[in-house]
Amino acid sequence: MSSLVEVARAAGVAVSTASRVLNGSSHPISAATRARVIAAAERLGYSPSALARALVSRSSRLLGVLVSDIVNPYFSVIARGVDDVATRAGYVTMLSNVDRRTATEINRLQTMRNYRAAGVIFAGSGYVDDPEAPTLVKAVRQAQEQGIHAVSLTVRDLGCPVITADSQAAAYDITDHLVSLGHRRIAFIEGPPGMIATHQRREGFLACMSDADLAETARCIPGGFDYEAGHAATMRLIARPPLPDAIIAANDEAAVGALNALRQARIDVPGEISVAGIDDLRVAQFVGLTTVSLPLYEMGAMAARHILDTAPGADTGDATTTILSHRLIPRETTARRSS
Amino acid sequence: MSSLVEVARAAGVAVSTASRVLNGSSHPISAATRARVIAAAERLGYSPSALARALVSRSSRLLGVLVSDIVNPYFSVIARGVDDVATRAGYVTMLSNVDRRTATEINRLQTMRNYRAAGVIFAGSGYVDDPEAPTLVKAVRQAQEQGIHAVSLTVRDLGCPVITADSQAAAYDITDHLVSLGHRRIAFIEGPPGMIATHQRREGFLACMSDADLAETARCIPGGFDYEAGHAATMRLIARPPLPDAIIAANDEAAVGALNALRQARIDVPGEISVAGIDDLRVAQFVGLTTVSLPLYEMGAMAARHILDTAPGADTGDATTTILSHRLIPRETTARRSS
DNA sequence: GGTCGGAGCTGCAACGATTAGGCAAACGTT
DNA sequence: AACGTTTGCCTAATCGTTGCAGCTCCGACC
Repeated sequence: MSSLVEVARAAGVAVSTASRVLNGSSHPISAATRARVIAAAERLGYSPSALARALVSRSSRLLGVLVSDIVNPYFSVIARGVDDVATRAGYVTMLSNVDRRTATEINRLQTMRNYRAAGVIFAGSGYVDDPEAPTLVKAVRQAQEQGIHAVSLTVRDLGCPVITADSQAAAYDITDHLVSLGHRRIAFIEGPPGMIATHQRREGFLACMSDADLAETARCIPGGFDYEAGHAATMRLIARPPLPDAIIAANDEAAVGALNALRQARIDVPGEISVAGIDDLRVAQFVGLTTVSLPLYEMGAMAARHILDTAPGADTGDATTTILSHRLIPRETTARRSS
Repeated sequence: MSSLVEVARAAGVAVSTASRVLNGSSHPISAATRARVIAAAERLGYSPSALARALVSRSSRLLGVLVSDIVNPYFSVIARGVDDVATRAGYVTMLSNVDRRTATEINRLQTMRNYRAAGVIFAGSGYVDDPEAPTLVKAVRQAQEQGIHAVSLTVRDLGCPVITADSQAAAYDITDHLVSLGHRRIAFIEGPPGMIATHQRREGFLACMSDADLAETARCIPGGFDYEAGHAATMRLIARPPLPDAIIAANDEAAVGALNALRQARIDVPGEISVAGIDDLRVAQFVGLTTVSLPLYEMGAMAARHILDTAPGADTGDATTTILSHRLIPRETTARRSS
């Protein structure tokens, strides 16, 4: 109900005239007609169909973002960056949670393709040696050929531009910070097995330890990106002495888990041991966690901007990788250690 | 590119045949033709236009959710509930951040109306005596007349069904818990001024205090829903002795702020003072905060289900209010007090 | 006074998909 | 050979919007 046709009829004008009034074309319209159309639209509660408009204009003004889990603050900050840019440009954000499953990612990408999204932003990290990766890459290519932009927010071979922070450098920097504070035996709690992000952060840690000639005292233990994993990993660390000088968790949430495990074991932080994370989520501020701030909001915002600014037909510039800078945030969970 | 027409041409069949193959009509199709069409669709990377389909089927399979800020875990949990149900039903979630601004809320509602969303979920709380409320209510009514369902997740006079937790009862219950632990002088850190949610939670607190004959020792101080507000309010509390026996913050994040202010002032929790929050966000678990668990995920999920299950034309059942139950979660920031 | 030009409006095709009805082959059966 | 059934074609309409081509006035200019 209340289509343009009805507005036109109510105003006693042709459909095309109503159309031109309601979205200001350059075509001249008399003030009287204009007023009549506007009044009719108002009276009927006219709502222009973005669907029909999208069909003819070949632009849906829809923007897709694929996150692992929007409840995870890492992703919600990204989503916020995306949505702010999208909204300001008159676009609407389509959100999908893919729970780190490549198959779901493929499925949701296809769906967003069906909606003729202007672009799709991949916020989640991929897996090393993912058997489904080729299928995803193919789906991305098909979408691109159709004029749908794809942007990945993590280093990942999707055949699309990457806008990201340097996870590896972030891990390197936080490690370097601990080293420069005098820590020697540093343990690294890894992310979930198989993820590219896990790999990168561990490599950053190991590279720094190696550069500092501390490769022997570097210790990597399996963990995860959540509180429970950080907690459990730290418990294991405590159970098998000697305790390291410092613990770096693969992300902030795991670091908070580590912090709590240490507190429960009555091990003083940062007196006996320093703890650091990566991401600088809001919770890091709450618990005074030393961490590395990743430009998550900017990543989302810039990805959205890239999609909206690049002409639909234009070359997506497949190979480009943009690295946004991170920043060390020293707080209270790390302290200098006199060796 | 790659419309149904092209698939049909590539397969050497009529468009209607291709259509029937690709979305299984009752019309009989030979296996050979079917295979040929599917192969052609596959080869061309055919992606059925959800836009065109929505236009003719009069169902966009789009579901809108309006949150204040997706970064706020309160809302991201709701959004997750919505998206899970939507995705399972083959719908796509449209997300918008409205930053607690009614004007933006109206604007985004109109936009989702333009996209012919099956429904729009209002997750944010409104304001008391909001001058823009009537405009919003009118917009909601127009949307409903158009067959778009609206659901509010907070008690709010939008003229649409409400699916919510009883904020006031939650506040009452957490207060009662503290009272039953022996606390007498309890301070309540309020939410942001003017919000309906703020009002409800304060009323719950006051009602319980009154019921316990503790109205005189009840103390309400202005605060907010964020860490900084909780921190600042607690600082003010500390600056003006006597310190209460317990602090209840309007939500968990403010409670964490309170916790940190107390720690900085070297006031032992729960030894000298108990602290509690409301919401049971993930951070509450991290810091061992006693709180009330609100069924946020279920609210989102149930709202989405309501929208998808109710026939587009059917009566929305405007007046109904569904209350989902909350649950007290005692943790380590509250303790019995011998008086 | 005829033509030009522009203002102001109309009508039509197109976007991509769905659906229904009518019809025509091809095929097997009797 | 007559018959029914299967299978697929074609045509037309529909959804709501847009943009283009064209039409009709009317005043102005030479």
